[in-house]
Amino acid sequence: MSTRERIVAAAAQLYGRYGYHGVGLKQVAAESGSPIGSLYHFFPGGKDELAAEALRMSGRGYQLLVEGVLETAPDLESAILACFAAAAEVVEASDYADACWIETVALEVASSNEPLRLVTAEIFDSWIEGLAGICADRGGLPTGEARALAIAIITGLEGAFVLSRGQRSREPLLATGEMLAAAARAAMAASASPVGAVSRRTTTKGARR
Amino acid sequence: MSTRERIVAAAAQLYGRYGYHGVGLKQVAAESGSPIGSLYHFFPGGKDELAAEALRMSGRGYQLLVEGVLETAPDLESAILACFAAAAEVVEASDYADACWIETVALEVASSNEPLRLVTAEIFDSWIEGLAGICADRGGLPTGEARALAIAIITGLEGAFVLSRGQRSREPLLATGEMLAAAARAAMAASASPVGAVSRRTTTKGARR
DNA sequence: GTCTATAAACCGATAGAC
DNA sequence: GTCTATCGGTTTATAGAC
Repeated sequence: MSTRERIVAAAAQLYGRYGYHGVGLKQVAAESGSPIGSLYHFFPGGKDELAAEALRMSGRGYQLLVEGVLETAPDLESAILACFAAAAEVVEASDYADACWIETVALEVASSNEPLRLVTAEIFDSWIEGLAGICADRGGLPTGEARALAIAIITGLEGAFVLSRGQRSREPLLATGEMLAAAARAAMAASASPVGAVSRRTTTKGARR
Repeated sequence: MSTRERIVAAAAQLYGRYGYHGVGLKQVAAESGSPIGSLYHFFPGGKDELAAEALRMSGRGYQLLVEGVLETAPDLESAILACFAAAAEVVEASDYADACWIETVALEVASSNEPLRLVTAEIFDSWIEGLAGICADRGGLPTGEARALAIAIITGLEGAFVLSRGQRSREPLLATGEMLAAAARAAMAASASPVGAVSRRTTTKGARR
């Protein structure tokens, strides 16, 4: 692994555990085994440029991870359950230190660092589009419903990571996965019987932006 | 409002917008209109003690707010929709600056500040117990299902706040609310017809801790 | 209780030798 | 590309006058 790659990897791990403002560049340099001068050699823009690169790298990684699990399971409902169960195992295995750190930095920069906020917004957009496609394909859902389910899966994962790390428990991830699997089942049932049915169908049509 | 109360209120607002490590005590003192000496007079434990008090105060406030909305609506399903819709309005009204800041600090301290992590864990516990009671009462759900739904509502709100602030959009909150309302409807239907029914019932029994 | 001054450590960033 | 030394600013926290 090159020096540059080691710096980005160290930044991703440290920002994930302690937050963007909780980690200094000297700490990133030390953890990556390189002097502070090398850090500024590869990232002349300093802390912001390094964080932007680390965010984009990790954002792609998380997306591939989740999409891989969702596409492996036999059906959409069990895919959602598998996704949250797998996340619970990974988080517990790190002793509740490593979950998805994009959200930590996203919250820290949302109101104070517009360039980095835009980076997180693009990552979320990419996640939503990717998952919506999978939900539409595998669940046979119309575009609007597929997008809403994709968003709910992402927000459910992110929110469950918060409670899971705070409480040092897998329960938030398992309970959220269970409820979202039920929501997916209901959406698929409603989509399969488009006419009568008991359940009314609501969409977020026009709510975007 | 007393000096002490002004300090706690200023800390809550600033930590919420910029994070725990993103705000200095001098900034809190300045925002509250009091000198740094008064801050240490009321909070000899320094930054941690101030944050613990602000967290507990805001934690109670958010709980009362959500429970109030959930208990006002005519039924559990529309209560969930109303809750997420109201949250979307509030967040948008603050120009996506103020949502629920407990999660921001919870993520920052989860792996670095055990006393504060415990404070956030207790807040989450209190939220879960409060909402689970409401879900059980208003939805007629068995204990395990009510608890899982309560957790999913909380994780859904928290996760949607992340995407909403990052993307500066109400959509994540509205889409998540729509899916959780569907999940609640499905859980209530399954609970009403306890014998046959199409849907299998899964619980997180034994998964706690 | 209120307020100022300051200590000691750390921050992001830069300069410049090698 | 690598590495050290350092600048100016900010951090948490304390001391002490009023």
